[in-house]
Amino acid sequence: MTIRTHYCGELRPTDVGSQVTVCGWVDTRRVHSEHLAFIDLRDHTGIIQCVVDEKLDLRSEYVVAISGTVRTRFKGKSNEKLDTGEIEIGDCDVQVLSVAEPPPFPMHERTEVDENIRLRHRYVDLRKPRMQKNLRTRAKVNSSIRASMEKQGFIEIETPMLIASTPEGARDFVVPSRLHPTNFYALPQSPQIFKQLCMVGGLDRYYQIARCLRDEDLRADRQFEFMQLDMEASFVSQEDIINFVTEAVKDATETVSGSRPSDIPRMTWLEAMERYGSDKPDVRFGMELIDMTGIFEGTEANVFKVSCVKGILYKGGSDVLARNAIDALTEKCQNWGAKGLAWFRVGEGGGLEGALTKFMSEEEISEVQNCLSAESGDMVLMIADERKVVNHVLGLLRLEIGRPPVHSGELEFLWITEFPLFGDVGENGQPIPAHHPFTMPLEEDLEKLDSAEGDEYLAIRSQAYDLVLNGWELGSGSVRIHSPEIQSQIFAILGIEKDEAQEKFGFLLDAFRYGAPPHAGFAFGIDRLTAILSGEENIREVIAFPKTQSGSDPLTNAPTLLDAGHLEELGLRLTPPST
RNA sequence: GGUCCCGUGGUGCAGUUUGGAGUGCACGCCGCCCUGUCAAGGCGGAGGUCGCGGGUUCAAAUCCCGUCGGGACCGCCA
Repeated sequence: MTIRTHYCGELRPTDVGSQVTVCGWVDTRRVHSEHLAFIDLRDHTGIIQCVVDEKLDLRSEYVVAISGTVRTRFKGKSNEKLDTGEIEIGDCDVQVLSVAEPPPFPMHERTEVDENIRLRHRYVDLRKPRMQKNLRTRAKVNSSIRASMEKQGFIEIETPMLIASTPEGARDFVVPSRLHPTNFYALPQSPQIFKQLCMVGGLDRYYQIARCLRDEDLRADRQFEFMQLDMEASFVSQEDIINFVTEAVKDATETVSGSRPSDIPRMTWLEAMERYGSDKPDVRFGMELIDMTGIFEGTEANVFKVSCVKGILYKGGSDVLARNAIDALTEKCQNWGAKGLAWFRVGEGGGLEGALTKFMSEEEISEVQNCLSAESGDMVLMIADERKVVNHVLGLLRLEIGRPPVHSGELEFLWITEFPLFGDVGENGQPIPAHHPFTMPLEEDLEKLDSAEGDEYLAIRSQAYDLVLNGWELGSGSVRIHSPEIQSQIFAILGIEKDEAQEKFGFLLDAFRYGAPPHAGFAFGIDRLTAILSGEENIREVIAFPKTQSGSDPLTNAPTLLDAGHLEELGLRLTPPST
């Protein structure tokens, strides 16, 4: 076997004169005749030109070992595009290690290839510099996070993949039990309960780069399986957790990008919802939501006779948005839950123009324009509805119109704090937890727990916090309840009976009876962080073998049917899907 | 559960609005020529179930219905 002496991309003019052996795949070939051919040999470090002066049948993607002498290229023949462009390998002895069929798609990266085809031949796709770079970036993120957590006193602990299903949260993936027919394991949505048990177990500071699985619909930033930095610490506050995570994220970012992010600003959940209509605001651009409810008190215009009116200013939008584009936006707003979209152009003279102006007073028109500082050529887009709907729809509209690609510009990390304890109030008047039922309320809101009724519950804040990057939710965490009294009270408010609580979370509640330290934790998505640090819009680009949006794998054809014997052994019988 | 975009030789696209012979472009592939190229160049050639099924029509890549696959999003993701 030929022994490799150098990587292709690492040869430099200082190596001139050396006898070397490089190994890799044949990239581009420039064959002049049987007397002269230039072979670009590629490995994960880059490309080196090899000069071959005999008749050789070398095709694209053949795997070869080339031994020869490093030499300076002829005068004026160097290639500035390559790091190895001043040199080449001559007097080549070429050993073909594997022949290859022509690749199923171009190996150069000038054209985007259909996702299905890329994934079916992922082993070829992975050879491209883009995927090589991304997966190596991912490895750097992983290792720097490990180093950062250990530097901060955390120890890595593995938790099981086959666990009990819990009813709360995302849909579980389940695994049938052969030894316990009719019983199923669940795959973990996160190691949430185990890490809290680790705290009761006195492990003090736990971390894990954990695989999590959720059977929910896939998106650009969501796969069935994803990796999180999962962590939990005892005897700490929200402030400590934010500092731990900030340090880890900064360390990882610095390792990848070479520059350390500055301090991460904070915003309360309420402020984020009001200014950006989102709990993961993309603060790289403006177009903030402006409250105009006051302007329309006592209005004659029926569309504005609602509890909340807000608008955004689309600078220069009047020239960009033709009538059919506005109609398309209106339709989107309706799909998102609004009744419609109120829109105005700012005309040459500086006045609002639009179908709704005839129902509005002069004063209303001028106040709308003034509060947005709208100028000629701008577009005013407004939603009128309940506050929750207005913020939601206007937040989505803002992204639709103004959002830059997720990786462009600066890295805008942002902490969102003071999440509400309850996300909604059910029809029976009982609140529904926003995070999970072990989330600690904010100290100053504790007494509201006693007196609140109905929608008042929604104003109770919690010690839950999210980390956001360029409009993507990187992760979330909370201070956990360790007091049995508060936990009982929360269960009571949620309408969870003692028996039910014992059934659902019994082992955790049992554990807490044996001496639980105050603890808090966090988890953030490594795929998402890596994607943004890699300049990618989609986490599939930083995952070696991802699934398609429909959850299948074109490479292995997963998911597949099981044969009858296999099902029999597991005690399973299939029913045809209802149509 | 829903909305939208895409599907045409191996790859990426144009052609679809306004139906008229599988027409075109670029890359790749095969063969020949070529001793300094680097997205090499020149000449020649092969390669097609226009995703699939049905309908309308004298005639469908093109219009209609359904379906499959890929992508983006809403819901969902405590």
